[in-house]
Amino acid sequence: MLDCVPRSAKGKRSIRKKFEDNPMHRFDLLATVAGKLLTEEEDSSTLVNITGPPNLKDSKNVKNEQVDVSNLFESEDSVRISCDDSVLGPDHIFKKELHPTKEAASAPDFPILYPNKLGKESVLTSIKGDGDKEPLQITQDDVVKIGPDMYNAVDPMDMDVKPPPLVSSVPPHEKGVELVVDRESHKSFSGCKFPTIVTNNYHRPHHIGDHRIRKLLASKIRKQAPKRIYKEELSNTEIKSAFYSKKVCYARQRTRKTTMFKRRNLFEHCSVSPFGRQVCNQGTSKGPAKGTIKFEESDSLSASHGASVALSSMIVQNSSSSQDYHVKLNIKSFKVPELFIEVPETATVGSLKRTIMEAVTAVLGNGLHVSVLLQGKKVRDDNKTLRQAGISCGNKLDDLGFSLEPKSSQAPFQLTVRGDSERLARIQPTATPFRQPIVTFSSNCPESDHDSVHSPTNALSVNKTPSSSQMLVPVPSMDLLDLVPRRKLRQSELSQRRIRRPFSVAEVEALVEAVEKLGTGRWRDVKLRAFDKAKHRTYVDLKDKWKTLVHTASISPQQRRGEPVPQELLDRVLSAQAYWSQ
DNA sequence: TTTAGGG
DNA sequence: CCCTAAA
Repeated sequence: MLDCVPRSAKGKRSIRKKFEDNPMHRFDLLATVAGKLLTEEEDSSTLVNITGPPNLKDSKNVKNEQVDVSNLFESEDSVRISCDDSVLGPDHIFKKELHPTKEAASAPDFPILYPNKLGKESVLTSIKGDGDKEPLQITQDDVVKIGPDMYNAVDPMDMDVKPPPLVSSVPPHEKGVELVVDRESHKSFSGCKFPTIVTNNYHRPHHIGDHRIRKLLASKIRKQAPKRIYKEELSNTEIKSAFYSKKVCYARQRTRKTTMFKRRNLFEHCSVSPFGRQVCNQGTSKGPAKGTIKFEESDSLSASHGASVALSSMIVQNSSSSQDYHVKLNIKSFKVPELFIEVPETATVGSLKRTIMEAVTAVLGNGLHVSVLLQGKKVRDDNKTLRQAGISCGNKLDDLGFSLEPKSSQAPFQLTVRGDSERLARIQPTATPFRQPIVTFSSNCPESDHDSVHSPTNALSVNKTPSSSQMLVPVPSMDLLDLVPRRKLRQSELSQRRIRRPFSVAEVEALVEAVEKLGTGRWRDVKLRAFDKAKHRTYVDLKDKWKTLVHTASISPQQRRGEPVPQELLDRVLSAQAYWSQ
């Protein structure tokens, strides 16, 4: 069954596919977000969420650049991809949900529609199985709209709760087809011109409809595949790759930047000098005042000019089913460029952590360029299979390596972060970073013990390799957070500022309505009443929003920013505020 | 955990 | 949005 759901004029659109009666064995997923659509507002970024509990959970911020998200999910649960519409508007929301059944007979297929900002161009995605080759025609009936009422203010990104049932019908022969949504058809989406279906070869990448689609990844889904949480949240750089049991998982994501917001904040107190350095406007002039603590990495690798080192190991496994050899690979650690950190004694441990995070994030903020090296030579043909490239059993896997180079080649920089004590912490790479790719590969080293790393210094010096004999576990390739012990990793994650998600008018309306009835002191109730399904809106958020609404309503329209809130609503805000203030 | 406010 | 003191 295929459920397509368009929304009202200003609503979200999505196409959902249910697999209850359409066994899935494997599927491809490709999501592309045209970053240029996000350039309007500096502060904003688009969040691409991919969630597929318990297999995948991820989110990325992207901006000014097209982003390619390809993932492989295991079957059991639903999977979805959504795009934050905080900047692009609702039309940018896209998502996908899969509800594959346990038994995977043949490759399933599902269409994903990516409405874009103006509906001028649609992004094509295709998922096809290797079953029926008969083209599937999607009719208008396959598209249904999701009301703009946001369904109780549910954020489109939040698919914990499914939108109201969408009804549609799809020919029974939909199996093994590819849905193509071309620009034109999408442009007239509301006009109901529909996608055409084209059959295609399973593993072949499709570049239909939109050249922005970079890659189509395929993978097998095993019903018994161990569930893994694949998560990468290092704000900026996001590259993941993992290969695990009976499954090859590719995740390719190019995110220009993550914490744009955070970085902005970071730079707020700095200016760029003619020399390309970030100079702090305040505080720095005081220089390394007494009481400053300095950390300087002394690892031998420091000499590598801030290069990153990834240690990994790989083994090849022959799956029971034939010619399917799976390469397992584990990048145990990832080294960041040498950093010089200077923080006042009065800074808190928390601020130090953040400072380090900011530094690392800034260094790798523009992403990494990954190269695969075999026996020292770069494997340039991306289309080669691992086997063709010689990365398979029988080869000297010890010679496999990865080159991780920061994409940006910004000049040396210096970041300043406000310390908790009002003094500033300074971070700066001590060498010209990202010049040479540093990659190391090793498969015969002692198992690393992350938990033994406790000090920041050591944290940046992790340099151990896994044993080739150990069972490799899927690990985010270059998760910088892996540099620190688990517990700290959690901390870091928690300290990540949430992405900004402006309230839509619909949400404001829901909030106003709830407050009018419940008052301004029962935010939990307001949350339950109007935003129960919007997981990303906490009662604190609602309280904060109300605060800003009251403020907004108090100032002149010229002073207001962001999406304009109808005066009618603002009036209600003021009256409600006045009423409940008594 | 929720509320209430400052940052 | 974040952070937290208070309740």
